[in-house]
Amino acid sequence: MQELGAAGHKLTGKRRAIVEILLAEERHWTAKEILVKLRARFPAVSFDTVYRNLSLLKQMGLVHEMVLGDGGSRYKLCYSQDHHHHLVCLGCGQTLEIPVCPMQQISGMGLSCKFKITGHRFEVYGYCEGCSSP
Amino acid sequence: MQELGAAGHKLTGKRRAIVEILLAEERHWTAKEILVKLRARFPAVSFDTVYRNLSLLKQMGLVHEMVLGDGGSRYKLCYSQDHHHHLVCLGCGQTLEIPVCPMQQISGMGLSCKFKITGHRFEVYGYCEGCSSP
DNA sequence: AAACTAAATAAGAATATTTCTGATTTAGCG
DNA sequence: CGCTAAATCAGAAATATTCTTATTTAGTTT
Repeated sequence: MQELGAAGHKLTGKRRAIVEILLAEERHWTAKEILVKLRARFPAVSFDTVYRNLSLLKQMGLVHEMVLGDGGSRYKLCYSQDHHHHLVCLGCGQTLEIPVCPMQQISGMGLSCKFKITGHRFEVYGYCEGCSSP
Repeated sequence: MQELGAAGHKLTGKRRAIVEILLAEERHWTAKEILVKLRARFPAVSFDTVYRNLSLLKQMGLVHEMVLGDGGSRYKLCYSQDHHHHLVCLGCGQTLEIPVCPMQQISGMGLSCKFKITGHRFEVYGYCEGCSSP
């Protein structure tokens, strides 16, 4: 929470509430889920506020965004700064961290002669014990 | 092309043209790029037709869809049926196939006790020699 | 404590991508 | 040639996200 003030950002009630929501459940949230939860405390809060804050937190490296195949994204607080990937439950958003990164395997393949590699994505999808497959 | 007829699908001029466009350049296309190219031959063709045909081809396993982080997708004809991943140029859509799948590394980790794994995605992004980084 | 300023928010419009609806056309077949 | 299911069109609709302008607010200064 103090990271925000340090970087010259204001700690508004809504911003604090969004961080608290993310802190309370360590899973990947959709923007809509966050909005619904946030409206319990601030009934008139806008979607824009959710996205603006998620964007700020993402930019600061405090939030991880996972882009799903259906056009939506999920967001999760991410204090462990070391690089990792996720296994995500498509039902509830619960995640497991995967300590392996496939780029280690890739780096020896000489792909970088032909391409300037700027990023990668590795995500595993499934359903946790509580959420049965649809 | 004959796969379509065999499965009881009609080979319309527009469908044929879409496949020909994909055949002509072996890269990942955006839906809009395909539409523009298609309109050179059929000026009044609709977006719907592009998406409908891509969806059909994807469902038949003839086309690979790559969902990008910016909310859009790219599509590529995909005759090599063996499982692989891609390195994609974010400028022009040119791709390199990556024969490695990180799931091989993952399968020994015992994640499947906790999750029923239904899918995964591994994509590497970059810029090819022709497209310099923005 | 009042004033100030840059940051944050509200409200709703705008954008982009993709899907749907209902009417019309067409490919392939008998 | 005529039939029928599949494909297409035109435009509306759904979805997710971003932008615009005016207003409010947190943190600082006086």
